[in-house]
Amino acid sequence: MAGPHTLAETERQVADRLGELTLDYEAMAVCSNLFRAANAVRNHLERSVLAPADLTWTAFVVLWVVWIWGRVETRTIAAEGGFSKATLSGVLTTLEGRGLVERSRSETDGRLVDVALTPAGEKLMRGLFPKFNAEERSITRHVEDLGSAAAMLRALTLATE
Amino acid sequence: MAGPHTLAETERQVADRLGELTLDYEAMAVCSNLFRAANAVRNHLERSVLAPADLTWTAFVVLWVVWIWGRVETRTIAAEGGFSKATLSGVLTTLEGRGLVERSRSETDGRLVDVALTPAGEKLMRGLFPKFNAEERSITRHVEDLGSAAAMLRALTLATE
DNA sequence: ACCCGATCGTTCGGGCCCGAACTATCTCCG
DNA sequence: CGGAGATAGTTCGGGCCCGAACGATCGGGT
Repeated sequence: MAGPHTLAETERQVADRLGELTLDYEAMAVCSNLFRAANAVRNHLERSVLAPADLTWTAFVVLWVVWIWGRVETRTIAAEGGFSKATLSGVLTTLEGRGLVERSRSETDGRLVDVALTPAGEKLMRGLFPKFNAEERSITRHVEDLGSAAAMLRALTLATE
Repeated sequence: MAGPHTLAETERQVADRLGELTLDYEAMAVCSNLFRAANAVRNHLERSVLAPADLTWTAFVVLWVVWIWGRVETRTIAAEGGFSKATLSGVLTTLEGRGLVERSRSETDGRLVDVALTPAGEKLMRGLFPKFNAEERSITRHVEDLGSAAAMLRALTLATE
């Protein structure tokens, strides 16, 4: 997934192109590697764990949120998963069609829709998540300080708000 | 973009659901925050810098790679950008239709296609990238050690190969 | 000279993704 | 009680995204 060029080569090229402008190469390197890493890890997990279960990445995230938090409102899933409610609506329709989740209108607020896992959805997640976590463990095995790594990533997320 | 629940709350919920299984919560936290951060940063950059220029994220990445490396082969762009050649083919068609890039068949190898920026594409990137980098700088302003952050992300990328 | 396997880019089908527009519902306030 | 504004989820259109299948091209071996 990493390109054939090293970071140093890339920076040299950028300096050639924008030598007359002041750039923050360290910030560029962090952002560039952030997307490279997220993309690589996502693709890896999709191919190794999700594809055999016929699940897309977003579908898995939705199932995960609903699984962990039980009956949840649609808006919570979207916020927790980091995608728009328009996207979620389509994914929920797909998952509902496969019998993995159930939609139900809230009894206290007619605008809200609650989502819950079906027994089939629960069974799927119970079998799938240990495999997923095992891959996560493998992927992060060379990271020295997992705690500070997570903190750094949280700082990036906060900085966008 | 960060969900309404804290990481500690999430871990407690997961422990309730999978208490009988051994999980690596630190690895889970790193992966979870990786996608949260990448998603948040990407959405932020799309809205603040790319949308005004009517560019999608992937289109910008393609333009960036071609801009930095000059005339490049299609396969290089896909590898460098981290997406499939099928995706690239469609994005290149879009960019070519807008007059920002040009495709040309390689003279030495009939299978390869070279891509280069048009003058309009070059002008666009020259004006856009400083704004993009300024946002990158702002986003990473609270990260203490940018060098080790980039190294950590590279380690994640390498671990997927 | 010719085949065989590898490689490249494109196309196709299905699914995700977002902003904008829309409908339904709730809440607040007079 | 009733309207105004806010909020929730869906729909729509356009674009990205991937794996698989495909035709074209190259290179090595005979």
